[in-house]
Amino acid sequence: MRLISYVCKQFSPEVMKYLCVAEKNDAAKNIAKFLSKGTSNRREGLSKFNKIYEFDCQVRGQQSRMVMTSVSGHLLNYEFSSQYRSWNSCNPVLLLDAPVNKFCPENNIKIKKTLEREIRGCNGLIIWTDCDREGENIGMEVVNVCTEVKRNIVVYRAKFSEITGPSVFRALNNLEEPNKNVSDAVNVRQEIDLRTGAAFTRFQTLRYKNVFPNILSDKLVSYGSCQFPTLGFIVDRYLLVQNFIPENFWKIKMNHKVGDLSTDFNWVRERLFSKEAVMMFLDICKDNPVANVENVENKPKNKWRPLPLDTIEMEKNISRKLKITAKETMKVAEKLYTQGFISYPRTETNIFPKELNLRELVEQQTNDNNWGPFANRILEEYGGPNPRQGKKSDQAHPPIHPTKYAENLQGKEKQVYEFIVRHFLACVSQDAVGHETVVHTDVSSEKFTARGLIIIKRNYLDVYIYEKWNAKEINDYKIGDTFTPTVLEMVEGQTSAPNYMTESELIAIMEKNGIGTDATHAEHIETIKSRDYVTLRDNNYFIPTNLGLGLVEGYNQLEMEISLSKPVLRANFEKDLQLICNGVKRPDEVLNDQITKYKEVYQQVMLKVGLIDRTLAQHLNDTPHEYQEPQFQTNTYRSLMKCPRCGSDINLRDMKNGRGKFIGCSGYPGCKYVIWLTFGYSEIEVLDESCNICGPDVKKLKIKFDQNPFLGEPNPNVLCIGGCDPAVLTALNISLTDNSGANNHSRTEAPSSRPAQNNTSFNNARPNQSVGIPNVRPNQSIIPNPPRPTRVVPPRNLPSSDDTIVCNCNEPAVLLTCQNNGPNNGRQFYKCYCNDPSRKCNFFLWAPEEGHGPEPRASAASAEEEEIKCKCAMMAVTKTVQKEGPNKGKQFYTCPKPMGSSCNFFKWVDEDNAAGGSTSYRGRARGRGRGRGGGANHGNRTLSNQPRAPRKCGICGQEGHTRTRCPNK
DNA sequence: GCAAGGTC
Repeated sequence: MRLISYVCKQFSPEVMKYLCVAEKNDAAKNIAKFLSKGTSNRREGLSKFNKIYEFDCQVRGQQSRMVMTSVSGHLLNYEFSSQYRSWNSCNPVLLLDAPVNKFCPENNIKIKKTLEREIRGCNGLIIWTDCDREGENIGMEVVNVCTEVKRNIVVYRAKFSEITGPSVFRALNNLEEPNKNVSDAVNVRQEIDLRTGAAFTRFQTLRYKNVFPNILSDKLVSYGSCQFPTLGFIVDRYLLVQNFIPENFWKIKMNHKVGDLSTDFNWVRERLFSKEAVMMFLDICKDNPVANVENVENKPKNKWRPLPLDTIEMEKNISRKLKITAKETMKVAEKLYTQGFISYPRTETNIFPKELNLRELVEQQTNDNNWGPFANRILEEYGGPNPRQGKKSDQAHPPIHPTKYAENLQGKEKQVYEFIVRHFLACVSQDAVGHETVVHTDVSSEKFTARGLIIIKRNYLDVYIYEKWNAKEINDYKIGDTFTPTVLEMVEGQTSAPNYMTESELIAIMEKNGIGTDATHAEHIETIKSRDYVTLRDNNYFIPTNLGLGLVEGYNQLEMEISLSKPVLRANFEKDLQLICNGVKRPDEVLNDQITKYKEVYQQVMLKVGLIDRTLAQHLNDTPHEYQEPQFQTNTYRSLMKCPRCGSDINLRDMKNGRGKFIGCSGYPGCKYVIWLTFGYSEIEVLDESCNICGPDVKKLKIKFDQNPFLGEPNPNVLCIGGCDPAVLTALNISLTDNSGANNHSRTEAPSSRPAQNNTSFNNARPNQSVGIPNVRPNQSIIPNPPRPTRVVPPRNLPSSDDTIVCNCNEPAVLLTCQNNGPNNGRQFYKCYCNDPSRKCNFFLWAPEEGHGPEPRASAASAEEEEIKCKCAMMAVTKTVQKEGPNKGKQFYTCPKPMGSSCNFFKWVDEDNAAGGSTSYRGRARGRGRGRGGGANHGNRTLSNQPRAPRKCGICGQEGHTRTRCPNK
C-alpha cells in the first residue's frame, strides 16, 4: 500500500477521474451497472469489443468520475523477431533462444488505442481484470500501455471473485496493488510455450513432410507442451487396452428366492483363476448345501451430496451425464457468466467463502416450477443452506453457482444452467439417508454375504437428477436362520480390458498432472483431434491415430530421461511458475533453466531421430524417404545494435524489391523503427567488430561508398553509427532519435517506390505509437548504450617539417599498405602503431607517394572525377536536363535527396569550379583522398593544396581540426 | 503453417 499512499499525494482529491479496465466487455458492462447503480452513460470505444461507461462513484471516500472500459483478454502477444518468422529462416533449434518481443496484434490495436485515448483524461487507473494469474498479466499489460502515455497516474487493482453488487463494491473499497510476480510468471510461461512449441512443431512438420511425403506432405505436425502430454495419456490407455491379455476366472454363485423376492449372495473369495479350486469349494458346499445366517448388520447409510462445483467437475459431469463436450460446456458457461446468470466458470475452488450470501442465492430459485419447491425446502425444512465443503481454493473465484434466476434459456444454455442450479441446490441441502442391511452366511465353511438397502430420505437426490441411488430389497433374515439356496453353482468369467479413455477421464488425468488450465483442457483435446492425432470411437472413447501413436511411440523409443509426451516437463514448469508467483524464484532464472532443458531434449532427439522415423514408418505403414535437410536461409541478420525505441536488435536488412538495404528493428511490426540509407554505396555489411566507444552491443559497419563523404578516408570505410561520432551520423544523414521519417526515404528511390510494406508502416511510425515491449533478458538494456564520454585527447600537432608521423596517442605511426581490392590497393597509409583498443586512437593518414601527391583540380570535372557536395554536405549527383529547351542534354549537379527534402542545390557540370562562389563543398576525386579532411584539417601536414571551403569539426563545429583531433571531445 | 492463454 506504500505505492498508493505515495501516489495519492500527487493529486488534488476533488479531481480524481479513474480509467477502469475489465478483462472483457460484458464484465465492464456489469461492473459499471453495479457501481453506477444503473446510472452509467454508455459511449463507443474505438473497437466494437470495448464499450465505455461513464458514471460517478465514491472511491476511497471521494466522489470520483469513473470511465469503465475493457480489453478483450490479452492485449499483447509474444512473437519472434521478424527474421525468424519464416519457416525456412533458420534451424528450428535456434527458436529456443531467438529474440522474441511482445507486440499488439492487429485486432487489438483499436482496443489499445482506446486505452491510450481514455487515460489521457484520467489521473487514476483501476485494474478490474479477472483475479487469476492470467488476469494479473493482462492487468499489467494495461498498466504498461497507460503509463507509457501518462506516467504519473495512480494505479490500483480491484480484487473480486464474482460480478455482483456486493462483490464489486467490496473490491472498490479494498483496492490493492497489481502483483508483479504473478504477471512475471505468466510472461515466462508465454515465452517458453512459444519457443518450445515453435521449435518442435517446425522440426516435426518440416522433417515428416519430407520423410513421408505421401502421407504428411500437407500436415501440420504440431508440438505443444500441453497437447503432447494429452496425446500421451490417450496413447497410454490405448496401449493398455491393446496389450491386455484376458484371463479366465471362476466363482460360486448363490441365490435365495422367497416368493417373488430374490436375494443374491456374493462369495467372499470373489473369484479364483483356478477352475479346479473353485470346483473343489463348490463340491464341499454341495456336500451340505445349507446356509446358516451368522450375522445381520443393520446400519445407517448416507449418500453424500456433491461438493461445490469447480470447472473440472462441471466439465466431467456434463460430459458424462448430458453428453455435452467440455469445449461446448465452457463456451456455454462463459456466455451464461457474461450474461450474469452464473459466477465465473473457471475456478478451482470447491469451498464457498463465508461472506457469500447463500440464502439469497437459494431464494432466487424458489419460484422455478422444477426446482423451486426444493429451494424452498432448503430454506424451510433444512434450516437454510448448509454447503458441503471441499478442500480446494484458488483464492480467486468461488465455486460455480447461479447468480441470477433465468427462466427463458433454451437448448444447451438451459441444460448447463439447470445443471449448475441443481448442483448448487444439491450441495447446500442434505445428504440422502438410507439404511443398509448386510447378511453374513456360512455354507460348509464358505462365506457368502448379501446387501440390502432401504432409502429413508432422498433429500438432495430429489433435485440432483443426475445421480441414482437404488434401493435393494432383500429377505428379512435373522441370526440363526438356515435356508437352502435356490441356486448354488459355479460360473465362469473372463477379465476384460479397461475401456478406452473417455473425455471425462481425460480431463481428470490432465488436471491431476497439471496439464492446461481449467479453461483450456477442452481446447487441448480439440487440438489433438484437429491434428489427426486422435479420433473418437463410438462418440465416446478416444483412440490415437497411426500418426499420433507413431509419434508418441517414436519419442518413447528414444528412452530419454524426459519424454516430450510425458507430463513431467510441464508439471515441473508449473511448479517453478508458482515459485515465481511466490517470489521465491526469479523469472529469468526459470526461463534460462527451461531453455537449457529443452535444448538438451532437442539435442537428444536429433541424435536418435532415425529411430523416430522408423517407428513412425511402421505405424504409418509407409517407406520413409531419405531426409533432405531444408536449405535454411543464411541471411539471419547479425545485430547491428539495440533499437533506440524498443531495445530489440536492429539489423541491416534487404529491401523487398532487392534494390538495396535498410536498417530495421527486429521487433517489426511491433516496433517500426527504421533507418533508411540515403547515401550511395556499392557494399555494406555489419562486422563482428564492436565499437570501443558505444560498447559491445554496437557493431561497426563496413561501407563502400559510391562517393566517399569522408574525404581522404579509405573506401570501404569502417564506421560506427551508434552515436559516438555525430559527424558520421550527419554525413550519412542518420538521426538515431528522430525516426519519424527524417531520413525515411530510400537510398536511390523516391518514397513512393519503396516496398508497400515499408511505405505505409514505417512512415506511420511515431515514437508514442510504439507497440513493442522488448523481451529484456537480464543482461540486456532496453536503452541503447549511450555514447560514452569520449576520452580527452589534447591536440598534438605534428611538426610539419618532421618526417616522423605520430598518431593521436603521440606515438610514431606505422606505415602500412592497403590490401583491399579497391582503387587504393597497394597504397600506403599511416595508422596508430600501438593498436590498443582502450586508447581509441582512430588515427589514419595516407602516405604521400608519387602520383598521389597534390593534383591540380580538373577544370571541367565529370561526376566521376570530381566530388561536388550540395548544401547539406551530401555528395551531389549528376543529372541531365530532360526538358525541351536550350539546356536539354546539359548536365548539372543537384542534391541526392528526393524532392521535398532536397536542399535545392544546383550547379552546371561545365560551370567553372575554380571561379568560386559556388555553394558546393568540393572534395577530392574518387580514390584520391588524403588524410581526413584533406590533410590540413588533421593539423599535422598538408597533403593537398586544393582550394576548398574551410572544414569544420563534426563535434564542436570549430575550424582548424576534425573530430579525431577535437580538443573538445 | 508454429504454443498456450485470454476472449468475441
